[in-house]
Amino acid sequence: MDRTHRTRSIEAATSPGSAAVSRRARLRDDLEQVILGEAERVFADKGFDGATVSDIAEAAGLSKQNLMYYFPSKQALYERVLDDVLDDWLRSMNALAHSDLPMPQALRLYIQAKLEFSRRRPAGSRVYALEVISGAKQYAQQIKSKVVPVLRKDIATLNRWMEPRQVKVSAEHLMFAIWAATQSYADFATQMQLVTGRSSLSDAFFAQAQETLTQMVLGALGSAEASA
Amino acid sequence: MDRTHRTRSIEAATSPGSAAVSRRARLRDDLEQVILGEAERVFADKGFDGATVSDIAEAAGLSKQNLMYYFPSKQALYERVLDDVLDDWLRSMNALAHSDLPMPQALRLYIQAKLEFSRRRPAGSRVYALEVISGAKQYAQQIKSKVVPVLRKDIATLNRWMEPRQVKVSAEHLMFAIWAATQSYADFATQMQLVTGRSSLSDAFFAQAQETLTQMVLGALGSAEASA
DNA sequence: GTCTATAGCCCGATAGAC
DNA sequence: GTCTATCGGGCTATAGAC
Repeated sequence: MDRTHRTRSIEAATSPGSAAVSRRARLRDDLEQVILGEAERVFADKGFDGATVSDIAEAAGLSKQNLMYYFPSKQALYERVLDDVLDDWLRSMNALAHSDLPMPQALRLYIQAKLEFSRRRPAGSRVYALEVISGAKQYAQQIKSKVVPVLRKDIATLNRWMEPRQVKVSAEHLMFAIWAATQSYADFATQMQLVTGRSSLSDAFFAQAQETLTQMVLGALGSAEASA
Repeated sequence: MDRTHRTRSIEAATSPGSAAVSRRARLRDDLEQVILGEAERVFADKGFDGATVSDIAEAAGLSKQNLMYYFPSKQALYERVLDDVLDDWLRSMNALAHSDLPMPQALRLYIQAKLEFSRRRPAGSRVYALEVISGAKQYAQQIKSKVVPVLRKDIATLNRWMEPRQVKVSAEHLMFAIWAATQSYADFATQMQLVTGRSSLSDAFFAQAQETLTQMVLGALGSAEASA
């Protein structure tokens, strides 16, 4: 994903050609990453409107005025967070459409990748979920151009596998269920912790999640027995 | 659910015993319902912090000062919305634990009820989801006391059915998947509409959702063949 | 690049006339 | 119960000294 939202003008302003440039650029990049990381957490916790620039700045260890030297506006910072999360997600997912494995195995890995993303980047997942649930008013265009085509292709691929086998469940809804279930291990972690009584979610917990969800998907395809 | 958050003091102030009382009380109740309905929509669209009292008042057709005559604070209004949604949800769900049907049939009805709730009250579902995803900072206590016990019981019931049959998937994660998938038809409706290209979700769409999800659950239990 | 100061705005909530 | 008026506060964003 491109970095359109970055403050290019300021980068261009750092005197080019001097020996100090790369070092300064490095520091700037590091600081940007710190800010983006904290922004992701704060936006996930409080939503776009609930989060304040001060909150994020304090978490990143600088003043809000200083933060706004690196990012031109709260809105731009928010979009960068969403861009980075979406970018990471698209890179992490091995699309069903581009896999040359047999379908049950491809689905198994698909579920694993999505589940691992929820675990590795829960705050990012939650920021994305908050945006979509609230109607994606700020981000609908990006979703339409970057997410929807990938998902449509995956559904079509799954459908092409299912049809000759006369599987009668819907490929579309099967994919919806996979997204929803895997996503929920980031989004609803709070509620899961309350139900299980655990304060954090362990390796074993996620392994069970993966196993159960895989059995559900393969079970619906009528090949549960082939997956033990 | 009780109505602790209602402005009892004002109700008590309406001169009791007169013929006009019931009519006035009726109007008040109606107006309260209008406000609550609009509040649910606005909170779902913008979150607690993004929503303003003015937004809700305008949607309900009164001034914000007038709205705050009926609800003492934005916070109280928000909690009433969540209370009402949770109340409705608990009444709508025929808990697995209290069903005397055979398990596959009980699960089928459970999925149907949850799916119907997502369809009937999408805004309420989304307000609840936004609250949980953001860490349920305002509502954790209510979830702990009213939601978690029900879900724990359902998981235990399902587990008691699974164990003698040596089903090796996890009852806990099976239930998590059911909640997540059914909930997503309210929460991620926007994204689903973008993927399917439809502007609204039809009867047939929900029927397919129900069928597919049921097959997934029963398939994981190894009784897919018993469900046609 | 990092400060202080502040503009400009909108918010939730209250007071009080009618 | 419904108005007008307003207070006090927090917010994003900008200006300008250093």
